[in-house]
Amino acid sequence: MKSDTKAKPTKTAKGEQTRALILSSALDLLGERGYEQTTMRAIAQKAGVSLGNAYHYFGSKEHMIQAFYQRTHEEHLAATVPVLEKETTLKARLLSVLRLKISTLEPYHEFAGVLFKTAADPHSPLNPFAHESAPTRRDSIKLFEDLVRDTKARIPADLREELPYLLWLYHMGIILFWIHDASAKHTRTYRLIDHTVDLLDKLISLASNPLMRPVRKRALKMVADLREVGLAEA
Amino acid sequence: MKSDTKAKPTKTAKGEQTRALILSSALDLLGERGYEQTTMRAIAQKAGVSLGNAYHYFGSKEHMIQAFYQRTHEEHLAATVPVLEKETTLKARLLSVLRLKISTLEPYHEFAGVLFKTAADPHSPLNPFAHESAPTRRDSIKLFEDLVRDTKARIPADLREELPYLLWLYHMGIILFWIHDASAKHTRTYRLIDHTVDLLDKLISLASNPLMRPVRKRALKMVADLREVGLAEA
DNA sequence: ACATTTTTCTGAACACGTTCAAAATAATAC
DNA sequence: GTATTATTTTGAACGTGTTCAGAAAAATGT
Repeated sequence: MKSDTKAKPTKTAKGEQTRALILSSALDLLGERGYEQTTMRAIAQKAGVSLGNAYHYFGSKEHMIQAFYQRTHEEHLAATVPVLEKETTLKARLLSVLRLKISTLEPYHEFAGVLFKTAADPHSPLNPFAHESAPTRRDSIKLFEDLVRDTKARIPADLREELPYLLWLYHMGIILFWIHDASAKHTRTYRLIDHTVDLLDKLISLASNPLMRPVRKRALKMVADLREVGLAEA
Repeated sequence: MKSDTKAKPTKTAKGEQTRALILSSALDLLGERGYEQTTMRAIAQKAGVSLGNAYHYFGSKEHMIQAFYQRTHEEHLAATVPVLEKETTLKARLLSVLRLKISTLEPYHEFAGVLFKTAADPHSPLNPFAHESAPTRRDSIKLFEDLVRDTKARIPADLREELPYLLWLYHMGIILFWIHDASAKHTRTYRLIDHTVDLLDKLISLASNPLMRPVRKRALKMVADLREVGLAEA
């Protein structure tokens, strides 16, 4: 609920150690029991510290989730490296990267909803649309920059520039779908990925057509203009 | 947190009255103080009933928000009627309807985030993607059915069929943007509407081109297939 | 009119996230 | 080595959403 919990720097070796202890306890419990069932008291107890101490290092329960999300992101990133080396077409890369994302997230489907739920709240520190500074978000977009950078497809420079962000946005949509996907083994989500990647590939070709230049320019200008949703300036 | 709060039918005239009393108190307080600042105890007190009694009629705090959302939806619907009578083109209608939606929601921007936050949670009873039965959602889509129905544009039948749902989805996206929009008077959101409506209009024309038939068919098939995200069957 | 069942309502209790003053400990200055 | 300051840690407290056993009141049956 509180938004601006001031920085909680670890000043000392002892502190670093305690922090790590609490975090690992939290990660364990969250993975085992999910979000609601994991209480701050349980985390503190498992870590062998007092409740108040847990709050000294992590401003809120939501902050623990952030760490969790960071972990899955790193996993996904690692799994992604060989793909970008092997595949060269945008379509193939996109397909693999997205499928990998979902399978990486798979173990946490049940409480991923909570993650997204808090992330969708503008007041939440986890909100991915807030502050450019949010390192998780930049990291996440960077993946799509790598994905686009040295692909062979003929894509006009203006589109190429905005494409990573647009793909990131698209990938957020996929995740949102997956969270709500109640089908067995999430086959629906994988089907959605297959179809939309195909469609997207066609759309990009289409948008790259010189005839589309004016429309494309306008659309991209809008995207650039509206990228920083959370910023106050008009 | 709890998902399936069983039906809370009002069995008696007295009950109906109490329920209305509680609801109006809740609506007042929510409007005045926002979500977090409005406690269930305050609602009960303002209504002159016990805390437990409030829970007898409304399964949770979230359920109160649902009522709130319902109210704004009805407001929007009413404001929409003259527009559909005056305007005949899809583009003009869409533009007005969306702008009206935002201005109707305007007074509640601050706690609309909370609404969306809980709505994004698959476990929440407010989740708009759950159960076909959800009447609010059907109502909401119906507006776009009316919007599309007797418009003059040449739109192929297959697209015309799915268009209401697609527009509803699009409108949800606009709202999500608006929630995160920190610009003064939400000028950014209005700009987004202007631009995307324009773009959408072009896209629909494009998709209506006979040459596009195969792609369109495939895309629409996918949409139809994946519409019921929340359903369990694959 | 009375008995029974159903509905409405109460107040206390629980568990949780979060806060805070202050104690314990470590780091630093002299 | 002692005093001072900074950091870490504690435990109790607060306010919250929610639950529940059962009391009060209303509806229903006979």
